[in-house]
Amino acid sequence: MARIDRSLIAHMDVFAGLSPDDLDVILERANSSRIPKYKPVFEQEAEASRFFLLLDGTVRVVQTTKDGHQIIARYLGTGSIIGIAPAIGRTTYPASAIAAVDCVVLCWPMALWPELTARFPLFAANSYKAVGARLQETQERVIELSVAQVEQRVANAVLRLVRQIGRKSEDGLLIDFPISRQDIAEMTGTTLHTVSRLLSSWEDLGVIKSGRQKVTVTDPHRLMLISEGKKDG
Amino acid sequence: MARIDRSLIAHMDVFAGLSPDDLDVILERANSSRIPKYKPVFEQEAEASRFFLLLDGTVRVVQTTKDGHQIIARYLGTGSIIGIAPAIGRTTYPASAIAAVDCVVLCWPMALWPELTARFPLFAANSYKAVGARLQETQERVIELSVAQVEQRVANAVLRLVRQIGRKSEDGLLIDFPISRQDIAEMTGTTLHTVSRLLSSWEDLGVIKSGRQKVTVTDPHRLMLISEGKKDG
DNA sequence: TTCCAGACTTGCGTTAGCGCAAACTCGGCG
DNA sequence: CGCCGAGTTTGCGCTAACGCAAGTCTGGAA
Repeated sequence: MARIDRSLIAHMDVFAGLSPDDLDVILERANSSRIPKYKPVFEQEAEASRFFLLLDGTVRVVQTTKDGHQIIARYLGTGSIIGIAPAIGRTTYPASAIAAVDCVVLCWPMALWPELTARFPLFAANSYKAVGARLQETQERVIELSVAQVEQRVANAVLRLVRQIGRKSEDGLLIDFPISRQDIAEMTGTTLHTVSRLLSSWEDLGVIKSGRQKVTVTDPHRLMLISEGKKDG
Repeated sequence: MARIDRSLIAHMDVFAGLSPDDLDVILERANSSRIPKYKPVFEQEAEASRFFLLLDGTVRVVQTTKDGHQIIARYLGTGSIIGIAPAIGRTTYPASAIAAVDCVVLCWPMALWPELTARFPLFAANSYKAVGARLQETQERVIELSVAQVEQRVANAVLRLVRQIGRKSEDGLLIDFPISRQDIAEMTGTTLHTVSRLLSSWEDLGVIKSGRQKVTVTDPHRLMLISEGKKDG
C-alpha cells in the first residue's frame, strides 16, 4: 500500500474522524488490487479471509439460492467497505461480490478485523454504521416488495441506481455501468420479460432511453411519479 | 434497577463476556418497566430518547408506510435489545415496537448509548452483532419475497414463529401470543384472505390447528415440505 | 345471559404478471 | 464483412392471488 492517493481515501466514510496517523497504521496493513470487470471480489459461502474497501468502481452483491435463483442484494460504489462478515457474526461470506466494472480495492486479512476495530473504535463505528444503513435499505426493500406493484418497484430500482451511480449524459441521467434487464429483474423480484415490457412502455412515454445493457433516464420526475403509483401526470 | 433478577440478565446475549462489575455499572443506570399487552414500547418517527432490553415477553416491530400500509418487520423475544436507533445512524425510531403480550423491559436514556458503547466494547459488539443478525434475516426475507410463492412464504413465517417463540402444547407447537391472520399477512406481504384460505387448507390436511388469534402446528415436518414448495409428501 | 364487535371464512369475478415461445437486434469475433 | 450468440422484444394463454362482498363464529363486555 504505497502508491494509492491518500487524500481521496482519507475522505471516505469508513475513515471519518480518524487522525492521519491512525489512517497510516490502517493503510499500511492493506494491499491494493485491481478486480477486472465481471470478476468476483469474493464468493458466497467461501471462508471470509479478507475484507475490502472499494477504492474505485462498482460491485454487484449477489445471493444465489439453493434452487438456483439469483438475487441482487445491492450495488456498492466507491468508498464502500465490503466483505466484513464478522460484523454480522459470520465466518463465511453471505453473498458474492462481483465487479460491475473494472474496480480497485484495498484488502486486509480478516485476522486484522478484531485488531483494527478494537484499536480504532471510530473505524469500527463507521463500519457498523454501514451495516446499519444496509439494514435500513433492506428493510425498505421488504416493504416495497410487500406492498408495491412491479412497475413501481422497477421504477424505484432504476431511480436508486441513477441516484447512486448515475452520470449526466447528453440525453439525461445514464446508469454508469452495464446493466441488463435480467439484472433489474433480480433487483426487483420480477422477470426480465416484465422489465423489458416496462422499459419499452416508458420509452414510448419518453421517460427513458434504453439499449443493450444501458438505461438513461430522460424524465426523472415522471419516473418518480410512476414509482409512486401515479401513472399519469 | 434493584429488584430484577440478575442471573437471568447476565446470560443474555448483549451482555455476553462482560464481567459482573461491568454488568453492574450498566444495570444500575437502567430503569425497568412493565409494558402492558398492545401498548407501544416506542413509536415510529418519535425522537429516539431511550433504548431497551426486553427482559420478558414478545414485541412486534411494525413499520407504517405513508399510504397506510403496515408491515411487521419482525417479532423479538426475551433478551433482545431494541430501539438502538444510533446504531443504524438514526435519531428517530424507524419503526414502532408494540408489546404482543405483557412485557418487562429495561430502559436507558439514549444519551448513555455513546458512553456505554465506548466504555464497554463487548456490549457494543454484541449490540452490533444483533443488528448484523437482523440484516441477514431481512435479506433472507427479501429473497423469499422475490422468489417464493405466497403459500411457501406463509408456511415459512409460521415455522419461524414457532421456532422463535413456540411452546409445546398437547396438540403440537403453539405460537405463544395472540396472532391474527392479518398479522401473518403483514409478515408475508399478502392479504388476510389468502392467509385464511391457506390456514384452512392446512387444517384440512391436518398440518395445523388454528382458531381466533391462535395457531398450533401439529405436523411441522409436513409444513416444512410445504415451505419448500413440495406440496405433497 | 345476551349482545356485539372484531376475527375469521368463503365464494366469485378480475387481473397483474408469469412462463413459454418465437422473432429480432446488434456488437464483436473470426 | 458476415456470422453468432447474448441480450432483448413481444404476443399469447394461464393462473396465483387479490379485492369485494356476504356471510359465520366467538370471546368478552354489559
